[in-house]
Formats: sequence, C-alpha cells, structure tokens
Amino acid sequence: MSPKKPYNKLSKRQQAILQYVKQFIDKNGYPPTIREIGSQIGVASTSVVNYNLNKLVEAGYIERSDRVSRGIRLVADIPARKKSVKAAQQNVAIPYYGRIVAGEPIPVEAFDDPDKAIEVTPDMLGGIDPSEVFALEVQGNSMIDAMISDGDIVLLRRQETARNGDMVAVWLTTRGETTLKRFYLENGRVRLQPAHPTMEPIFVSPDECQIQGKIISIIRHLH
Amino acid sequence: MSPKKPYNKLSKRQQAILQYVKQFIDKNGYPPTIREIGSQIGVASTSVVNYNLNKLVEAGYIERSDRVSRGIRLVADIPARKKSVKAAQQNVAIPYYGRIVAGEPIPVEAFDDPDKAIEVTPDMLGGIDPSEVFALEVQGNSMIDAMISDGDIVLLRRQETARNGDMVAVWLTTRGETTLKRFYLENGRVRLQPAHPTMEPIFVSPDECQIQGKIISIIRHLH
DNA sequence: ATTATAAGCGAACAGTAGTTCGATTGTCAA
DNA sequence: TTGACAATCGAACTACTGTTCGCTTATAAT
Repeated sequence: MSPKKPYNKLSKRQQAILQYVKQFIDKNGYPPTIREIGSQIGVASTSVVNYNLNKLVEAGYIERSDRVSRGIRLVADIPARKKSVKAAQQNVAIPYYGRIVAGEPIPVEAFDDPDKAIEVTPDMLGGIDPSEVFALEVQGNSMIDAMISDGDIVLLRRQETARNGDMVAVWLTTRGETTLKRFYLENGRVRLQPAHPTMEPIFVSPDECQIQGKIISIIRHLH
Repeated sequence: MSPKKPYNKLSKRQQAILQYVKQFIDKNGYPPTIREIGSQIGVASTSVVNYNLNKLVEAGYIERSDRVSRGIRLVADIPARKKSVKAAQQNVAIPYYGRIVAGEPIPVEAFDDPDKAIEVTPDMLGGIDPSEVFALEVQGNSMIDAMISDGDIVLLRRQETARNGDMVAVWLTTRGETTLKRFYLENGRVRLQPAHPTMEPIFVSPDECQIQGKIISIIRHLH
C-alpha cells in the first residue's frame, strides 16, 4: 500500500539533505557547506554527505561545481517559493443555518439571507448537488465524541435516510436534542455510534430519530 | 559627471562588484568568493574587495555572513517571501504536499501537477497570505485527541517558529521524518506532544527539529 | 603644505571546505 | 555461507577563503 510518492529513488537521508539545502538557500541566500549539511542531519562524516550529494546529482535534483565551496545549486528553481494563486473556479454558496445547539431542531425551511451563506469550492462537495447542501456551525462540545468540536463548520447533505456508517445529524424526538453520530440500523433499532472508541453508542428506535442530513465535510479553523 | 546614477552613492568599483555578484549568483546559484570577485574586476587584493563589500553592506545593497565562505546575499532577494495579493472572490490554490507519514519527509518538490493542489476560498485562510500556506493529508491517528484523524487535510502556515501549545508540523532532522504534534519549548529542549493518550511525547533538542508550519485549518471529507 | 579620511595594496594567518581513501556495515541474491 | 554492491564512517590531505594588519596612495578641506 505504498502511495508511491515523489522522491522515488531517494533514500531518506538524501531527501533530508535535499530538504535542508533548499531550506538553507531560501533562508541564507547561499548554499550550505558539506559540513553544515552533515551536522544538521546528524552525520559526522563529510564523505557521507558528499556521497549523497552526488546521488542527488545523479538523480537530477541538484548540480555541483567541483572543488567549489558551497558549489550546490538546485536544478528546479533558485527561489523555492512559488506563487500559489491560480485560476478561479466558480464558487458555490451554501446556506448557512447557523449554530446547531443541543435541544433545538434544525430548521427545515430554507432561507436565503445572502450573508448567511458560506462559500466553498465545488470539489469540497465531492460532486454533490450544491442545492442539497447546507452548513452548520457546531456549538458546544456535545459532539466532541464524534471528533467535532465547538466552532467547527459542518457541511451536510439534506436527506432523511441514511446508510449504515453514515455520519448524520439526527433529531432525537424523545430526548429533544440534535446530535451528530454515525448511523447504524440493525435488528430493528438504530445505533448511533460515536467516533471515539471509548464512548458508548446510543440506541433508539427508528421512530424516535429523525435524520436531518448527512455530513459530508468538516471545516475547522484554529487560531 | 555621471550620466545617470545607477546605484546611488556607490563608487564605480562598488557598482562593478554588485553587478558581478548579481550576475554570478544568477549564473551559478551561489555567490562568488572574495577572490573570484577580485579577479573579475581586476583587483588583486582580497582586502580591497572585502572593504568594498562592507561598503555595499552599509549602503544596504547586500548582506554578509561573517566568516562564511560566499556569505553574500542580495537584499532584494530575501523579501521574495512576502507577497500579499488579495484576490477578491478568487479561489486560491494551496500546494498539496501529500501525506504526512512517520518516516517520510514532506516533499519540498515543486507542485506543478494540478491535482497536487487544493483549492480553497480566501476566507478559509483567515487573512493569511495564501503563498504562505500549504496543505497536508494526515495519516494515522496519533492526533486523534486533538480531533485530527486519519485522512484529514490540514492547512498549515509556513513558519519556522512556534509558541507553546501550537500545533505544528515538525521536521526531525536526525530521524529524517516529519510529524504533527503540539509544540512545547521547555528547559532548553523541545517537547513534541502527541494528542493521543497512549503515545509518549518526543523530546528533541531545538537544533534537530525544524518547524515546517503551524496548523491553521482542518478539512475533513466524509464519503 | 598639512592633515584627516577614504581607498587601495600585499602578505600572512588561521580556520574552512571539498576530496580521497581504507575500512566497516548492511542488504540481498545465489 | 558467500559474494557483490550500496551506504557509511573516520581521518587525513590539499586547496580554498575570510580576516587582519602594516603600509601606501588619492582626495579634499584646512
């Protein structure tokens, strides 16, 4: 199950060297010496660094000037930083229903207040029709067991049924609260399974739980 | 006298040196030595070149690292990192560096492959310059108690320092791996604290860990 | 002319840096 | 086990490189 990543033929040490050289150049404006590289990656012998630098040359990642101090240059690009702004796609506006609070149902009727919408890229929805999607902000830590914490924004697809294993927002009619859980229908009853291994599931009958939607994405901002 | 003033109050010799240094770096990827400069501009004495280089430092054209071979950098080159372009409703493409796996460094490779980038709306970054941001996919559950789970996509801001408690991606130079942990600097050593109750913290010295960036956002897709 | 200051010169010095080489270790296939 | 080969290590060697210092030259104000 190797994901076959870049750096195919490079050893870990060679990757470390390449990483450090790039970082060093970016920071200092000139390449490091063999000994500077060695001390940083934890290799005492200059010959080992030299050996691996030559490997990097063979692999085409760098070039070296013989007998020249700091005679390393990156083949790809001298300034490592690239600009990352790129072509714009069409964003989609997702209705934002505000906060989901325990004890209150999610309003089902749509409202179209423009600033009550959040904008996402279509690929965030994984091909789902944007009109079926709405967003909630999680308030409180009542759903922390589903690895969803206070302030998280969840994108949900509107649906009233769910398949086993789906993460859904469920309105528990008898308890009078809404919760986010994994949904399992088994033996005529519903098991709402927290994502956290140490938490116990909740068992309810199908007629006392009303599915509001299925979670398709979670967005969290840290500061 | 002078038809124009290419560089404000620089002597002809200093201009020649500056010109040559720029040219040399552009050609070779690393700065010239004092003697290389001297031979090019026709000065035999290293001290003369050294003298004029210091003048260029005073004038603000270059920076030097003491006692470092080729320790010259052009001042204009360094601030290449700060670009602040605020695209209004445009999406930004964030370089996607793949998975963060124990034992494999974050590739520093260029990301020319279009699907090696993820697109987000600028407000996802909370006002942070998009060019400072990159994305990783988390592998493993070592951060499960920080509510970061396998498969999550984390957006990180490139920075080399961190405050205690920050969630950072750290490159462990001697181990040759990158890891996602909470950062604490205490008693002159660095504690990298996993947010998983059964996992022990990692202790390293500050010079063997390079902070890659700080987590600013987490995106999780459920399918 | 005198003086101060900037600029230049050449040589010597000490530490730095790339290279080389013999020896060792680890891996993998025969 | 054996052999081939890649990777590593430590040390020594030579050449390189920045720094320093005493001395000289040039310029301009006094």
